[in-house]
Amino acid sequence: MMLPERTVERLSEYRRSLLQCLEEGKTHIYSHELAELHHNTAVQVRRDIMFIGYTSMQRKGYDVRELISVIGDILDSEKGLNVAVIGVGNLGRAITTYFVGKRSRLNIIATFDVDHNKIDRVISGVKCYPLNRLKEVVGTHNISIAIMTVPADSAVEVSEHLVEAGIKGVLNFTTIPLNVAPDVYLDEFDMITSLEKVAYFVKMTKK
Amino acid sequence: MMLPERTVERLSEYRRSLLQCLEEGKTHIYSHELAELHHNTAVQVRRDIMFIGYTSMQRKGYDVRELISVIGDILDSEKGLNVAVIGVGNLGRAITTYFVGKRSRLNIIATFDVDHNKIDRVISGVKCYPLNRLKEVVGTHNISIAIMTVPADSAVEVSEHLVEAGIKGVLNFTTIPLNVAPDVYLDEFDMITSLEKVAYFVKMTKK
DNA sequence: GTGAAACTGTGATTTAATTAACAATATTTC
DNA sequence: GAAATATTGTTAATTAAATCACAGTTTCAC
Repeated sequence: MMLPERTVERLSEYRRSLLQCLEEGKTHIYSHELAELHHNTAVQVRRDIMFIGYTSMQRKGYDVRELISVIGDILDSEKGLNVAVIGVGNLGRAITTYFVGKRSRLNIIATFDVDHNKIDRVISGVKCYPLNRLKEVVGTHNISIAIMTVPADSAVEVSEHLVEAGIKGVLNFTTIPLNVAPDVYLDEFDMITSLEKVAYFVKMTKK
Repeated sequence: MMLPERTVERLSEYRRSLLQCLEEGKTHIYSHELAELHHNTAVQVRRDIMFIGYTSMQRKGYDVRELISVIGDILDSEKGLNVAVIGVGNLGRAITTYFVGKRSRLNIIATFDVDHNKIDRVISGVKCYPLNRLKEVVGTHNISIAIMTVPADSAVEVSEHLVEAGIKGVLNFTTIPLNVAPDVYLDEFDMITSLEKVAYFVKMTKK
């Protein structure tokens, strides 16, 4: 059974708050507390947790450690998944340095670029390969997810190589909407759109 | 009347495709063509366009130039809005260099940081100010939108300063969910969550 | 140990977003 | 110029997501 997208997002967010709680020595947490940390309601939290089949000790709130583990069982792949960043510009570097070491089951293990000055350089312990070795490296390192941060004008071409190389999930940060094979999961994030959306709602609430 | 969030997002995306069309000399476009460029359906496109009250010459598709202008009337503020980037790390730099010059009605006109090595430096024509001058600079330059790319541990504090300084829209790239005053529009984007979501759906479709 | 209070879990309802269905209209074909 | 075709605009139906309402527990106060 596949969870709703929004629920998956929220679970990921809950988990991070929960890890934080653990560090602070908090062993139990109420639905309304978790809700407060994430701009949403206690009912929503309970519903999300219900989806993953976890039940608390009533009246004591959820056991933080247990809940983290249950969310892990849902979200994480048993053996972890390997990730590559395609395009080592400012954004690619930001993402790479940002991620490394943050999630044990989701490792960035390669970056790719066409620029000879970048190839073979190491950023936060991750080596940069030439883009034309994509298929080979994806194969040998068993990479299944790609984060695309290439310039707009090469986005389409690169995405085709990714699919061909056997990538199963793409997180697209370019402003070009991509088309991938139907068995490849695609999530797109467009900064211009996000900013224009904020601008629209700012404009509208001013009135 | 306020448009649905998703519609606003799609309109922003359509506009960019339309601008592209214009460059290529295409004067009219059918709903199904626009749909194809954005992983969605012709009906969805027509509904979105219906929302903004534009009607085409039937059977010829939408007039590209006119549609761009109508979308502009909806999304843009007449005088434009000024934007600041808070936190000049890798991500802040990426966003700044990326945006400058891209949208005429939405200008990044300042960045802020606490690091003395960054203060007074100019990136893509945008000057970096010390964070303690936030309120002053926001006032004098009439900045209404902030893009937050500061480290997680200072996120909450900085967001409070933003609200106090009179910011009306926040685009939060930190992994800390923020609480802002109810009249401030907040959009959050969390890379870890995005990546974990991709990983979840990759894992699930493998099975 | 009884009643009040504090939470959770979930069926029922509501709201938001998408999709289906099709009438209306313009264009082309013959 | 009538019939066939392609496309839009919109009402209605469907689906997905969020919220309400409340019964069921456990705990606490006395």
